[in-house]
Amino acid sequence: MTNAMFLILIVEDDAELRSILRTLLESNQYRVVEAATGERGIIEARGHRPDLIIADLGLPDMEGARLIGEVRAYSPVPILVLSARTMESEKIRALDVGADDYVTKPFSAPELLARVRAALRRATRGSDTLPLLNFGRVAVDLGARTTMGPVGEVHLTPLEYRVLECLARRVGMIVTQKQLIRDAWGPERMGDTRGLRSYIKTLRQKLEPDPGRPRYLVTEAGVGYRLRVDEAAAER
Amino acid sequence: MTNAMFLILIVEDDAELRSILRTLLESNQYRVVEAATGERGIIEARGHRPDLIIADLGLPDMEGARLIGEVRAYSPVPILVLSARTMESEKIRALDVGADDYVTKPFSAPELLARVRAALRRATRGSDTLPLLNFGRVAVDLGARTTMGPVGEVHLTPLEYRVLECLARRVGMIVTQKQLIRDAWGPERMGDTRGLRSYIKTLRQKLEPDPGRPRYLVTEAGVGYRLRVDEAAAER
DNA sequence: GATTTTTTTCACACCTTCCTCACACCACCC
DNA sequence: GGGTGGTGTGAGGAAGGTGTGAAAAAAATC
Repeated sequence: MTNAMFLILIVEDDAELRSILRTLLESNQYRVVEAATGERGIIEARGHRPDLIIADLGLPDMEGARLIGEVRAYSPVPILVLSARTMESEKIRALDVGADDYVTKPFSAPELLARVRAALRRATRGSDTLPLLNFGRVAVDLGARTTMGPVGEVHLTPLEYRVLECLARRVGMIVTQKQLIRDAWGPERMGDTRGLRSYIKTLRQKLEPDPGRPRYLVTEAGVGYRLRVDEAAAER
Repeated sequence: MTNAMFLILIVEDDAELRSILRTLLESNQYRVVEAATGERGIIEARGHRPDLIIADLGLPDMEGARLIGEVRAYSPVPILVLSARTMESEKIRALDVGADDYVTKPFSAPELLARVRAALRRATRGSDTLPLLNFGRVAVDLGARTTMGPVGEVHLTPLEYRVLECLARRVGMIVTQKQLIRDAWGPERMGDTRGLRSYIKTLRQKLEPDPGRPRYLVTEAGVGYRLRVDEAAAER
């Protein structure tokens, strides 16, 4: 599969940065469309149906969150958010309404490309079956709700599966604590992270090879959690 | 077998989404009927006898669960549920009353098509093959309704076979208590788990090598039960 | 109608799941 | 160095679901 199959929409008001991004992506064989404003971005997204959207949060004409919400209403296309380090709350907000990942400015080329690859991988990978997760020694089949370890089956409780499933739906992407709590517990419980923390712990204990040093279920401090998969296991 | 054999009923109030669905399905050679309300949906389902129903849960005129219940009362047609919320409770509810699968909005075209294919495949391959179950020392032939143990035949009552059959239809997967009660006793009895618990007990007594420590007929606390098969017996 | 089988019901002990709490820890900032 | 906010940890307890044995009720059989 070649990168030329992928069309990426860049929504960025700064002309210079826009140009840098285009050059970087095109030199990696991605096809690129640009939009200088949020308004244009929404239109281009509808028109071109890109495979990935890279959107700056600091747009002059609209809140970044609005752009994301509009697109999310009809499409699951991965959205990568560019944010300045000072806009922490804005960033979390963007993730909450459906962005997939963020890159803080200034960023390095390899970093951005890695995020782009990860996001595209998530989108293209088997949407037909709930994924089989591979945690080194432990394998989780979310569809059948079975978890096999080296010494037989590992038992997960309903809520544990629910939390894991929320993370698995966006493998490799960030899931905010809000999203996790809302999806696993329900909106009433929003803001109460105690339960979540407990469940992350037991999940690590049951799944991670070394629970003290999480390798797959990693913390994104101040934001949420991210489920990583082995590169080898990701391709098939 | 061509897709044109299949008639799909879409029950969706949002005209735009309805149109998207129609286009998507028709471009894959499916035949399509539409209904804008739940009331219409029930009528169309009775009239056209579709091979698959795609129903939005968030209908304006009735609970999604009611639509499913009405249809399920007279037909085993596969029902695919569209859900805006990612909320588990909604989905569990839908599956409990008889939906076959769910897709959360927003969804991608390949994802929906994959679910449609899977649902139709499940429906067409019918209930022909009732598997031979192997419980270590006891073997059950559900088709012939015979159960052989180490010391001759073991006798199972009609209801015992029925409960076991429900579990066997979904070997390896979790079957909720509600599903079991609905399929073995009928919808009137839903919510009353006493009988089920009794039958699980006797089934274990008759089939398990060590009834105190279930190995094949295992409990999924808070959800239901699952029938596990031996590794060796699983492959064939 | 009597006997046997099957199904339903009940109460209680037991176990799992889930929630909660207090505190240790870590990174970062002043 | 001492905050400060967020996260990880272990243990305890409440709530509710599940297993159990036996006995009553219903249905099937002779």
